[in-house]
Order: sequence, then structure tokens, then C-alpha cells
Amino acid sequence: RAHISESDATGKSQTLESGRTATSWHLPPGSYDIVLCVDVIETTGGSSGRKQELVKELQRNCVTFDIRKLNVGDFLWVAREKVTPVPGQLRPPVGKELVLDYIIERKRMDDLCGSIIDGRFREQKFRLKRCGLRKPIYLVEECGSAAAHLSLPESTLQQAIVNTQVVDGFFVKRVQDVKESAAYLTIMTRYLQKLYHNCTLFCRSRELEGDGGDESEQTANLSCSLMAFTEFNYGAIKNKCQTVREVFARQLMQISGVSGDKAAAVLEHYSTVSSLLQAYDQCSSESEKEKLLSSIKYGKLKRNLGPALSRTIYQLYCTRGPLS
Amino acid sequence: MAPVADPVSSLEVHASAGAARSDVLMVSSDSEEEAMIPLAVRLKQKQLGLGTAAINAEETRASNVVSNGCSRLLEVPSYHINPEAQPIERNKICSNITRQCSSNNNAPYLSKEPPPENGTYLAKCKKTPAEVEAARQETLRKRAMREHQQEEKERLRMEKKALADAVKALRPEECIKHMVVTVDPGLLQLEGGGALLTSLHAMGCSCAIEKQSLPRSVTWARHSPCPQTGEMMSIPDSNTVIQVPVDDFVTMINNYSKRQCNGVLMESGISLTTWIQGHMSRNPSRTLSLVVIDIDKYFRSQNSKCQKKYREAVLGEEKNVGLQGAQKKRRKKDDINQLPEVSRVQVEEALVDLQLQTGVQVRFLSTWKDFTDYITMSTKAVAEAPFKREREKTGFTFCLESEWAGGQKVDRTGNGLLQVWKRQIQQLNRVSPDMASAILSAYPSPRLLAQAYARCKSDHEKVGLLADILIRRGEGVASTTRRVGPELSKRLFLLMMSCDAHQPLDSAV
DNA sequence: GAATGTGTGTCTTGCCT
DNA sequence: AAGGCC
DNA sequence: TGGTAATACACACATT
Repeated sequence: RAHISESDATGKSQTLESGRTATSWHLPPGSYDIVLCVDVIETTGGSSGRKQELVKELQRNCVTFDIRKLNVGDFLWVAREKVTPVPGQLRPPVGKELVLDYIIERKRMDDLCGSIIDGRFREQKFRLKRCGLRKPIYLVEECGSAAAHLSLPESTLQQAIVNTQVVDGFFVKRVQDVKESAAYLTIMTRYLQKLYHNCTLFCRSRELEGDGGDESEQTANLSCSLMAFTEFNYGAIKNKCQTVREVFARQLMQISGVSGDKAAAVLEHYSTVSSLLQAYDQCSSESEKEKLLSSIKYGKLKRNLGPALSRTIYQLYCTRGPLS
Repeated sequence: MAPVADPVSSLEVHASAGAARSDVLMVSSDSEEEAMIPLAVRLKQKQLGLGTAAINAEETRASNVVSNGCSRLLEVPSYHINPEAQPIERNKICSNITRQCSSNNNAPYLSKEPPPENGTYLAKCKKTPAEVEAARQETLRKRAMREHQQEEKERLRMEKKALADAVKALRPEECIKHMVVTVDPGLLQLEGGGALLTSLHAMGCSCAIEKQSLPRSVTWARHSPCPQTGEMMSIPDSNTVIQVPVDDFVTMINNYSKRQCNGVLMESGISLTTWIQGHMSRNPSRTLSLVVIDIDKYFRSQNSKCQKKYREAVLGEEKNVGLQGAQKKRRKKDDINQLPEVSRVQVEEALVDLQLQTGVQVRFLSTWKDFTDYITMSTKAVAEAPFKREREKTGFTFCLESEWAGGQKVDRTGNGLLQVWKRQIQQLNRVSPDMASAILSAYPSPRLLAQAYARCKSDHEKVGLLADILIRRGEGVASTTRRVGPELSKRLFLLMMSCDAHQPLDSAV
């Protein structure tokens, strides 16, 4: 039977630096198992029976897997160190875990439809790209299946799938139903177990990831420099450290008409709130303040920010009384 | 020997049978192209006719001068255009130039404002021949200067146009018209080849039929004007789609299964992976993807032939290695029936092998119309890819970071700016709307907050300025109050007052 | 961008004698 | 269509 | 030359 353990990496209450130090440890061949990890949300929740169907199918295929809370993606594989219980201790020592470079985002057609509409689709792809795992896979379910009258045309959905393949460079696997998803996971798991049967694995840090093309490195498909699972799953939570410049850009974009290009153009001249305020103070007249930013060029090439926006920003930062 | 044709040999057959004819069909952009080429050629001619380095230096200087003039008129500091530009106004430069010209040819004291007594003298006496000559030369110089300025203006305009057109060519709507889809003739002699060209044509892009290095493949290229020469040049795209016949596909699947069963030492023919690896090693820069059309026809045939083995293979309980043992039906009559017997699981296994070894994926389509649609969608994707990539490179990440509210609308009088200010405060991590409202009520504008900081005597006072502001959560008796706290107070202080753009806000340690 | 449609504002053009 | 106007 | 009017054209933003 399949081995199911609820190892919960509590997503939020972690210490700031997850416990991995810079000591580059390694896992010799045979000292670890390749284990499929399934996001807990894929097994519990919503449609009662449908989620358990995947678990059942994996168990039937004798796939050893682990159910965890994944902060990004739906499936991935870890190299879990084999641990032998120590005499005198009830709990065996915690084994080190490295996460393989493959991560799967499973998407049913209706999910995809909703994701596209509310913008989650783009965000998910972005997070997958920068999650540190270099081989993202989109597992698209219900492909040729019943013309589900979703709120989006089928051609649109298929175009979106092709785009994630061609534009984003993801590997796209199309399956008909949950059973085929399980079959794919099964075959992938067995293949990876075979592939990593005789490999020494090294611990990599999240840094220095020139995440270039995923398929481009076809020769070195066997990546033995992997991230620790704890570091990966913690890094997937979005609590990045903000800088003055970044927050200033976000602040500029709170006003209607200011987009990323516009904000970036302003930041080219005044990269902090302080510098902008200083510039306003150094203006001799109010009209000079009004048009301080009007001739800043932005975007594709050299389009004026314009007097209207310049005036709005001037009002925001130069009004000495309360705003309305 | 394998009774089935090797993919390589089938390639040769198709290539020799197909007439390698190169044909480019312009759809709707031909008129535009004819209009564009002379434009770019003129630009090139002007660049070549005048110098290169010296002219470029002149033109950049002139553009700076013009920009300064404009910005002065707009009452804008010149460092917006060029941070290093000195506040020299254009009219001063011009008057300096004219003064120099005059002093070279006339008496220095006559240059600007003649004394009254000299004025009467000059008015009475006619201009000396030297003065007449000087005036002529002056006129000539002015004309020459105007011409030069005209030319430079024109050149600048043309360059701007060219760059604007280059950007236009990447826009989702128009980029497709600059795409040329190159189709291998081996694809066209199959059924649905004409429909492919028709759909591509209807989409608004050009088609070229020429023999490809890869069999039955389609590649893409971008037809765009070169920024330097102005000539139209084709920029090839790395994506390539190869249509694999079911015969070859099944054979290669079978070869892979044989290898897995018999061990690695046995040479059992080309597998999907080794076939692709061969192509990829030949030209490493290609991004391949495979298409197999109507493989269900094969499985239907296999299913009707021996249903028992098929079910066993699907259930996967026994290692069912289908060799080409069961091929008993009529040969030459039906090609499918003499193919080796492979199961769907074997296909999936070989596909995973291909995926993990090469990253190449396989699309299974049921009809040739689906193939046409797939090529159509791929064409759109390839055409729009550069546009999207450039946007991701320049734009900020948080623009589409899930919960992102669009810009707060603000009218001409400034209504709505208070909400903008509140939302600006909320851009810092871990700032709830309640916290923002609390700060907002204490300092309802950025200026007021900045003034408060300026009035602080010590830095310690500034850092903790907001720490004791009360946040009221809830309503009435059940409302609880908290403080903003020193942490957020410090972050807001750093945000407002720091001169270091890369100053981290979340305090380390 | 999923695809398409809608309104703000700049930017390009032509005009003037 | 080129030139001088303010 | 400058300055405007009228248009074209983008872009930010809102919908099936």
C-alpha cells in the first residue's frame, strides 16, 4: 500500500531563515528515495469524491507519495533521505529532503477558464517560473472531453494552452481525465526513481539561478544540484523584502493612468519619495512644480508623461493641507 | 530487419517525391511593404551620404539643444531630458553663433547696437562692397543652417518613425502579418495541406513552401525591416513543429519498449528519444515539438485485433511487451495491421522518456483540421512571443500579482487623492486597511507627514513618529484599539525619508 | 496576454498668408 | 510653391 | 515661426 504521511510544513509560522545553513551537504546514491509529493488541496476539499479518486488511483499503482501543503504547484518530487531509527529515540531523525527540478501545475479546463478570467492564470505561470524549480509542467485535464460550456470559447482556452507551451516554455501534458493524470504521475515517478537510482545529489541554494530555457539544456537533463524542500517551500511564500524604490513604484501606480512604464520612467529621475519631494521644493514656482514630470519620457520610446499626470502627482505630493 | 520504414528513409522518400518549390504568398501586407521599403532606403541613403561618427555627434548635440529649448518653454528643468545638460538656452547659443559670424566679417563694434551717430552715418552712406558681400555671406550661412536643421529634423523624424514601426510590428494585432510560415512540402502532399495554407492565408500571414532540414516540419520567421540597412530581412524563430506519421511513431515507440525490456546493450532501432536527440544535436538551437495525427486509428485497429492484450496492457498488471509477434493479417493492403503492437501505456512511457531526456512534447490530434488549428494557434503564439517577453522584461512584477487593484480614479480637482494616499500606505507589506486609515487620519497628505518628520528634532523621534497612533478596529463597544507599532513606523519613515532607493524596508535580524 | 470593446489623454497633420 | 510675417 | 484645430493613435481601464 501507499505510504501516506501528513508532514505539514506550516506555511506561515516559519522562522525568517529556514534552517538550512550554507553547508553544502550531499546525498550519496542509495541513501534516498524519490517520492512524489501531492498538494493537500488536490486531495481534500470541494468535490468530495473526485479528489480522492486521484489518491486511490495512485495507491492502486503502488506509487509511494506524500501529501503536503505546497505553496506553489500541485505535484513535485523530493529525494528523501533514508533514515534509520536511532536506539533510544522513538522518533527517527528527520531526513534531509531535496526537491527535484520538476513541478506540475494541474489544471482542469474549468479551472483554467476561471483562472484566465480573474487573472490568476498569469500569476500562477509567473510564480512557477520563479519558484526555483527549472522544469515546470502544466498538466491539462479534460482536453477533448465534453464540450463543457464554460464562460470562454474553446478556441480561446486552447490558444492559452499553446501560449503557455510556446511563449512561457512550459512543458504541457494533456490528459483526458483524472485517471490519466494519475497514470502520468505514476510513470513520471517510476522514471525519476530509475533516473536517480545512481546519482549523488547536492544541495543548491535558491540564489544563482539563471533560470534560462527549460528545454534548452537537453544534455544536462539530470540535474543533481537541488534545493532543500524546506527552503523551496518557504521561498514560495511571497514575503519578499521590499525596498524604497519598489514601494515607491507601487505607490505611483495607485493613481489612475500610471502604469508600470510610467512609474519606471519617473523612477529613472526620482528613485525615492525623498528625491521627488526635494525636487518639488527646489522649484521656484507652482507651475514649475505642476510640470515637473510632464516631459519625462516613458515606455516604448520617448512618449511624454504629459501635463495631466504631472499635475495629478504634483497635487498628491505638494498639497499642504488634507487631501480629498 | 524491421519490416517498417525507418523515419529517416521515409523522409528521403517524401523529400524526393515533393517538388521543392519556394513560394511566398503575400496576403494583405504587400502594399505596406512596398511603401515601407523606399522609406527606409531614403533613411539609409541620408546616413551614408553624411558622415557617421561626426554626424551622430552633431545630431545628438542638436537634439539636446532642441530639447532644452522645449523644456524651457514648458518651464521644465532641462535635466529631465538630459541630466548632464547645463541650463543653457537655445537662443543664447544661436545669438552667440550669429555674433561670431558677424565679427569675422565686419568691424567688431558694428556687431550689435550701432551708436546713434554711427547709425546716421550708415544710413546716409550706402553699404560698402564689403558690407554687401558680408550680407550676402550672412544670408548664405543662414540658408545653409536652415537646410542643415531641416535635414537633421527630417532624419530624426525618420528614425523615430522607424522605431515606432518596429514596435508596431510586434503588437499582437499586426505582428502576425509580418510572420512567414515555412512549410515542408512533405506536409502539403498529405491530406489537408491545402487547408493549412488557406487557414494561414486567412489569418493574414505569409506562407513559404520549401524543403526543411526536418521532415514534414513547419518553422516560422519574422519578416521585418533591419534597423541598420532598412532592407527587409527574415529573423527565424527557434520553434519547429514536426508531424510524425503514425507508422514511424508506433515503430519508434516499439523500439523504445524493446530496449527497456531487453536491456540497454541491445541495439533495437531508433526510438523517439534517440531520433529527436539526433536532430537536436544537429542543430541545438531548435525548439521542437511533435504532432501525431489520428493515432486512435491505430489503437482502434489494434483493439479489434486482440482486445485481450490491450486490456491487460491498460491495466498494467503484467509486463506486456508487445513485440511485433502478432502480425498475421494481410500485409501491403493495410499498413496499420503490419505495424508492431504497442499499448497506450507503452506510448506514455516512451513519452515520459522523451520528455525527461529532451524536453520535447508530443501533441496527439485526431483530424487534419485539428492540425491546421494547432499550427494556426502556434503561429499566433510565436508571433506574439517577442511582444510579451519584452513586456515582462520592462514591467514590474506586482502589476499582475493577483490581488492588484487598478489605479484609483482622480479627477482634475484632486478628488480621490486621499484614497490614493491611503492605498499608497497599504503598498507596504503587512499594512491592513485599518492601519492605513489610522495613519491617514493623523496625516491626511504626504506633505503633512513630511512636514512632521521635518519638525522632529532627532532621528529617533522621526523613526517612532507613528508608533503610537491608535488603530480602531470594529465599531462601538466591541471595537478594540491597537498601536501602529514601532516596526511599521520605522518602515514608513524609511520610505518617506530615505535617499537610498535600494534601502530595505524590512529590517534585517 | 483570452479576446474584444470602451474611453482618457498625447501626437501627428494640415492650415494660416 | 516659396517666402516673409511677428 | 508658432500656434492652433482636427484627426489619429496609444494607452489605461472596464466587460461577455
